[in-house]
Amino acid sequence: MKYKILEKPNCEEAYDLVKEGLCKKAMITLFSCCKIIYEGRALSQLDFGERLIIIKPDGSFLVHQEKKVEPVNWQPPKSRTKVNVHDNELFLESYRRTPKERLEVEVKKTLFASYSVAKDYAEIELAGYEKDMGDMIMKKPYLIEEGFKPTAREYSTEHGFIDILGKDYDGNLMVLELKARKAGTNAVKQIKRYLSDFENPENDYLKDLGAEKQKIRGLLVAPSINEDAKELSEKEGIEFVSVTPPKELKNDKKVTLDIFK
Amino acid sequence: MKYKILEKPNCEEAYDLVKEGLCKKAMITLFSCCKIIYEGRALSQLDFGERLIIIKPDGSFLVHQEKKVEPVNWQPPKSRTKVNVHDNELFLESYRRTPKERLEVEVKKTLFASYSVAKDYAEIELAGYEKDMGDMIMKKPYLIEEGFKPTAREYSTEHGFIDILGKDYDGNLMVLELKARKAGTNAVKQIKRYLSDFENPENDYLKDLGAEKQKIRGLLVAPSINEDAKELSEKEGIEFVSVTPPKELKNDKKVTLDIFK
DNA sequence: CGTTGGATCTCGGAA
DNA sequence: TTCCGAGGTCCAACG
Repeated sequence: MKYKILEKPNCEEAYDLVKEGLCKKAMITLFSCCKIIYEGRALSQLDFGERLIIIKPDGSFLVHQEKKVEPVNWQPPKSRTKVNVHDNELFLESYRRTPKERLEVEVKKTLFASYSVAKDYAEIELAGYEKDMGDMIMKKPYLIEEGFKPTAREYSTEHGFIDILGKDYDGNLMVLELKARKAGTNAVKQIKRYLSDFENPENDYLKDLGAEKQKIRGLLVAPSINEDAKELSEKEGIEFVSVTPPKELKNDKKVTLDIFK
Repeated sequence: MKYKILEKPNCEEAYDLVKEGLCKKAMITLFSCCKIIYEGRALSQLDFGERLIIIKPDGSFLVHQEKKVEPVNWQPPKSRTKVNVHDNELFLESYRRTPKERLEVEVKKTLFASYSVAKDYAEIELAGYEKDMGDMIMKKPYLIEEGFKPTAREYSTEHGFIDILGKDYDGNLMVLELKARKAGTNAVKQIKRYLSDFENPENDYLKDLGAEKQKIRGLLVAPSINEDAKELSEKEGIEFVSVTPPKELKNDKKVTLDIFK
C-alpha cells in the first residue's frame, strides 16, 4: 500500500504504522501529545504537549510545535529511528553518531498517524543570491563601472577569499566584496581587512598582480547598504556600488530560448 | 471539532478543510502532489511532486520534501494564507510584506488532509551553548585559571563585543573569546582583532581599564580547538583554555530542589 | 572524514 | 522598526 492513515490509533496500532512506514521508506507523520528529551551537542527537554512529528525516509526526524518555521526538536538526515512500546506508551527514538546525538519522544496519545511513500523527482530551482551576483558581474563587468575587468574570483588572501578581484580602466586594482542582501558594517570591515593585506609589504600580492604602484580600490557591491555601513565606507574610502542579484531561473531561460526557436 | 482528517479529498473538500483549519487556528497538514513558485528575497520554482504541506496557526507555511531537515519552500510566521479553487484545482497562497514575499502552491491531487487545534503550553528548555558558558565563567572564574577576575561582559570595542574581559592574578588584562563548539581559526583571528584595538594608541581603552603598562593576554575558551586554529594561536601568542559549556537544565535543578524540600 | 562559508538562513534581544 | 549575533544552526562544496 502506498499510504495509510489512522485516526486515534491506540499504542499498538501507531507502533505498527510507524514500523510499516519505516520499512517502506515512507514519510511518516503523527499528531500526538508527547514529551521530548534531546541529548547531544546540547541538551533539551520539552514537557507534554500536542505536536506534529515527521519522520522522513532519509532519516530526518522533526517535531513541530504550532509556532515558528523551525522544528522545536529534530535529528538530521541519516539518523536511525527506533520504535518501542513500554507500559502501553509509544516511544520513538532517533540517534546518530558523529556527533553522538539522541532524541527521545514519549507519545502519550495520538490524534492521527499516517505514512505515505512520496513520488517526488523534481528539484527546486533557486536564484537570487551571492553566487548569481558573482556570475552576473563576471559576465557583465560594466555593471560595476565602464572599463572594469574582473581578473579573479575567490582570490585567496590571509584574511579569506576576495569575492572578485579586477582592474579599472586605468589599471588600478579593485577589490570587490559582494553581498546579496543589504550590506552592514561588517562587509566594510571585511574589505578593510583585504586591503590591509595588500598594504602589508611582507605580502607580495602586488607583484603577483602586477599592480605595484597602482591605487587599490575597495568596493562594496550590494543591493543596498545600511546607514552605519554607509558612514563607515565613506570614512574608510570604500566605494559602494548598488547591484541587485539577478532573479532568473534556468527554466525561464530555456522557455525564452524555446520561444525564439 | 478539534480535528478533522480526510482521505483523498477532492478539490472542494480539501478547500473546505483548509478554510476551516485556518478559521480555527489549527495546524493544517496536506500530503499532496503540488507545484510551487516562490518570489521574494530570492526566486524559486519546483515542479510537481508529492510533498507534505504544513500551515501553522502563527502563519508559518512549510513544504517538506522527503529529504532534509529544512523545508524546500516556506514562509515565516505572520504570513497570510489564502485558499482558492480554479479549474478544479486547489491553490494555496502565502504572502507577507517587509520583505514582500509570496509562495504559491498549485495542488493537483491530495492523498490526505488534516487540521487539528494543538494544545501545547510547554516551552523547550535548552542548555549547552555560549551563553551558559559565559554565565558559568562569570560565576566560576577559576575555571579559566587561579586568580582570574572577570571585570566586564560584552565589552564593546571597535571590532565588536569582547565576550569576557578580566584580569589575571598579576593584574594583566585578559581578553576572552568564548566558543561553545570546537574553535576554528576564525576565533583566533577574532581575538587578534580585539588585541589590535588595545595596541592602537588612538584608543584609550587601556586608560579606561587602568592597565596602561600591563601585558594583554588573549584567551580562546572552547571545549576543543582544531589543528589549524591551534597552530595559529600558538604563532600569535593566543592562549587556549578548554572549557565545556554546562549542560544543565533549569528543570533539573528545580526537580533537585523539590526533592530536598 | 573535517573545514569553510552562504542562507529566502531563523530567531531573539537591544537600540 | 532595524540591526546584530548565536545557532543542537543546516547544507553543499571542497580538500
